[in-house]
Amino acid sequence: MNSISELQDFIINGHKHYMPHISIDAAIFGYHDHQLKILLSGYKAMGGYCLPGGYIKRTETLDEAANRIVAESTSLTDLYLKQYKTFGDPDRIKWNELDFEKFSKEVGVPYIKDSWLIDQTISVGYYALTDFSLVTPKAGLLSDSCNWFNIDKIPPLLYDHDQMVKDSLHTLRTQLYYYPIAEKLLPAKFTLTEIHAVYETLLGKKLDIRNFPKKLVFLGLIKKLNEKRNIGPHRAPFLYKFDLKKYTKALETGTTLT
Amino acid sequence: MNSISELQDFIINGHKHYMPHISIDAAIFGYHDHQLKILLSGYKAMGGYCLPGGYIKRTETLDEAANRIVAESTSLTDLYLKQYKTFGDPDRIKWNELDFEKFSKEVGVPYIKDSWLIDQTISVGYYALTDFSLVTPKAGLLSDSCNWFNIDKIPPLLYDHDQMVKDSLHTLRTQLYYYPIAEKLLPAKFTLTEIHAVYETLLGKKLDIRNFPKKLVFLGLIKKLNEKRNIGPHRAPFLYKFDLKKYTKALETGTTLT
DNA sequence: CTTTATTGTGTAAAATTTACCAAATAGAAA
DNA sequence: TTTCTATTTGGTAAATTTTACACAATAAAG
Repeated sequence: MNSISELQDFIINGHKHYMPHISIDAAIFGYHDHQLKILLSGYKAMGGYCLPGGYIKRTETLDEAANRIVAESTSLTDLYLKQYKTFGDPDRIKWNELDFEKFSKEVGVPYIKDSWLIDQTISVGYYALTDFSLVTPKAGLLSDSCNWFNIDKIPPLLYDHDQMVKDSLHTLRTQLYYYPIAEKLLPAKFTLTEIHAVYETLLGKKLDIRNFPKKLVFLGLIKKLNEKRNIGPHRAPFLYKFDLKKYTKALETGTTLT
Repeated sequence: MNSISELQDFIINGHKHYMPHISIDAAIFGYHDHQLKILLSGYKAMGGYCLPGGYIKRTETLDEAANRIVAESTSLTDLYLKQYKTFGDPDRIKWNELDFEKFSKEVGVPYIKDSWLIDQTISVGYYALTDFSLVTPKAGLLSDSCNWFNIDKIPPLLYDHDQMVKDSLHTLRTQLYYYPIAEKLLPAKFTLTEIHAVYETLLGKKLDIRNFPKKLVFLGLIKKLNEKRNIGPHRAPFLYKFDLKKYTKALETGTTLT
């Protein structure tokens, strides 16, 4: 939790810099070595976990705001980041004057009537992807903790964030063959075994180790390099790199890459 | 244009019923007999055309608001309707005090300083689909006209609405095999030739007349009925109907239907 | 030079897509 | 009645793509 004065200023003057009624919530997925995790913020005052989120500055585009919000909890920018859906049920967040009074008391801030934070908010959902081993999660201005959770051990989340996780993961999986999603997850030069593991883990299912890379190479999404990597007492695997031009070209023409 | 008093009330008191900073813009596509059109609202005060749009009531979900907004210009509800993207560049709408003063003068409403309409708005993009021959377009509270435009004769639109048309059409086309999009465009019982024409027109390309229906039947998306239609001096074609269960099941399991 | 673990080529079988011929109508015209 | 015209469809061969899997090719340690 940040300084009380900073929080207080946000509650009183936030609407001058941020737009009310609209927030961004980010499903930040982390991959490393066959494991898929998601970043969750803990809120003591509300007694539960949420996806990291925040408001949009009046000077920012949505993508810029999402980048900033992701950076606040990961300290990383330039992750693979994509908008997937906007959530706008008026009942999705039940956050009325009473809740706000309770919240103010919990965090030790004087209660402010008619705060810009009261009232319904529509939330633009983004998902992001990174290597979780590179990230030391950081709690935000309003949250008390921030940690990686294994994708199949997610606690029940507050508000409609369970639905957000479900929708974002579904989008991530369907877009895996259309966008260079895995590109930010791997070093510039990687082996077939490495990219195979990424796809298997993100999709949550087995893929034939021999046919899978053939497909990617055939589609031109990755290119074989004339280099090998030394991996100890085994045959040295060739290195590959992404061909990002292929993705953009395929997206323009609308070609299917599955 | 509606009554001045109604418009004036909207400008002064709108924020009590609608959320500021967030709007919905709908790309309403109309199909009929091999033709694809789009519905555009004309604004004299701004000298151009836009997609029909509106604000979100504080009691509505996004889908409900989109339905209402679509109904305002088409007088129809229950069209195929889908959210595709949210647009949030702070520069996407340049609508400052000066513009608003000019607008107020044009429509003959006293100028109100600090109106809730001033300032940037984020817009949630929806697309809808209907049979344009069933629709008599209707201008809204702020617009002066509303008409169908052939999809390849769209005038340059205001703000970022050209991009919206492009994105929405792209989404419509990619989703055509995954969702029962054409279902609302055809009678409950239709011939293969009819659905073939719908797909060709919406996709903007030729599809093999013999293989195309075989695919739909094989996938189980449409079912052959034991009835024929009389079409004059030619062989009577069989009638088919959509199997909506197949779509929902395929969406659950994430199966690809292309 | 054998063993072990992993990479990666090649290929045959299975499944799917594509192209298109020709038969089956239904009524109009001869 | 018999042709003629326009359209709907069944069927099928060829082309392409996907899937399964045998086994050859390392690299280094023992």
